[in-house]
Amino acid sequence: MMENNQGDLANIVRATTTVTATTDGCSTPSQQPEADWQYSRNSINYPPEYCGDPFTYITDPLIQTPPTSQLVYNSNPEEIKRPSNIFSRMLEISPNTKPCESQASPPQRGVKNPPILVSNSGGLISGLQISSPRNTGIKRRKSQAKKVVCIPAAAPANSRASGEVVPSDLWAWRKYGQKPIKGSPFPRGYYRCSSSKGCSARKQVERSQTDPNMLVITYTSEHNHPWPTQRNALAGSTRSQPAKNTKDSSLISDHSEKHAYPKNHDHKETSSPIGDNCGAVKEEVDNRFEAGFNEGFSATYKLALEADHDQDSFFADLGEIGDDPLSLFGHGFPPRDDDNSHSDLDPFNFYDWAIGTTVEAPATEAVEDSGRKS
DNA sequence: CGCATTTGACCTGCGC
DNA sequence: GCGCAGGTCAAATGCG
Repeated sequence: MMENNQGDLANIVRATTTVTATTDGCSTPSQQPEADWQYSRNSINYPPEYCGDPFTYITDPLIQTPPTSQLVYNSNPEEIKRPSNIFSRMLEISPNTKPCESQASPPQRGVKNPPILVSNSGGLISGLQISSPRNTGIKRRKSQAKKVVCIPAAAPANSRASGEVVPSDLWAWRKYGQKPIKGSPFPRGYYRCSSSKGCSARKQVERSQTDPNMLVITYTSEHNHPWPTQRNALAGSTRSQPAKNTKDSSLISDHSEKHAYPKNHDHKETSSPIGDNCGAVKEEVDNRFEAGFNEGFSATYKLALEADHDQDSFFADLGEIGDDPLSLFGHGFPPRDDDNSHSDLDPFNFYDWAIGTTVEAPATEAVEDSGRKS
């Protein structure tokens, strides 16, 4: 559904554009002038094949200078240029700081801060482990690499009918469980990547205990597949949250991260402390893990940027977005004049999903997760 | 009909 | 070793 598509991305954008503005981190998101989130036209060079956490390489126009010379993975002329990362505003929780997550869930027994697997320099350390037969892809708890992100959850436009906020990244996620967390009034939702059957990427979504307006999203494991070549490479992911949303649905849930455009890889964890207070993030993320995010967004940005002739309308739309800058993904990228250009520039049909259209799931490689059950 | 979500049960990690 | 709590499974259910 359109609302979902827009809503999902919108949440992310909003989160990234508003959170850092606050000094108290996880506090309620503040409204930022549109100018704040506007990305510069400086682009980041991305490896075309890169996939993983899309947020990784996006630079924050407000806190970073144009990354013209950084994050260059290769000199390939075909590499995708990406605009500054507005998503960087997502707060990363640093082990050394008071992460939103900790706020959401007080230190619990048996649950320690995950090991920092990577350094800011981008060193990669695999945090994945295989444990029980039941959980073949990931070792539970501790040793598992994670990336925690705090984002504002309040986003009526992006909320489900039930009021549930559904932030999304560019991957398709399927909810497979929800559990009440001790010490937290809000349950935690468990999602796994649905873009590929064999993908072990997972994420947990919960509201911050201290600030219900904030969502704490913990990414674990990594995607082992490329971004879907078609918007809906995620079979079934097209369905948005059921209207019913039982019980706690009003709490977290961001399932629906449909429309993800990963690219591939094997991410590992990296860390890059950013935010100061609450906003902090935990780092344990793998650069590549994050790259996936960037990949998807970058494509979108690129499209928007390239459509110079649409720039006016593009920003005009932003005006409409108002307090919901995230919605730019849905409105901000007007389709180009020639449809063909879409396929060239938007292999993932960003335009399509951006406007809420549904795409048929492509024949995905059936990589069955042998690890999991029969 | 196919797929996503819900939800209770089960499994496993971790602290004591 | 025990118990608690987190994490995952899988049947049931609902929606498109």
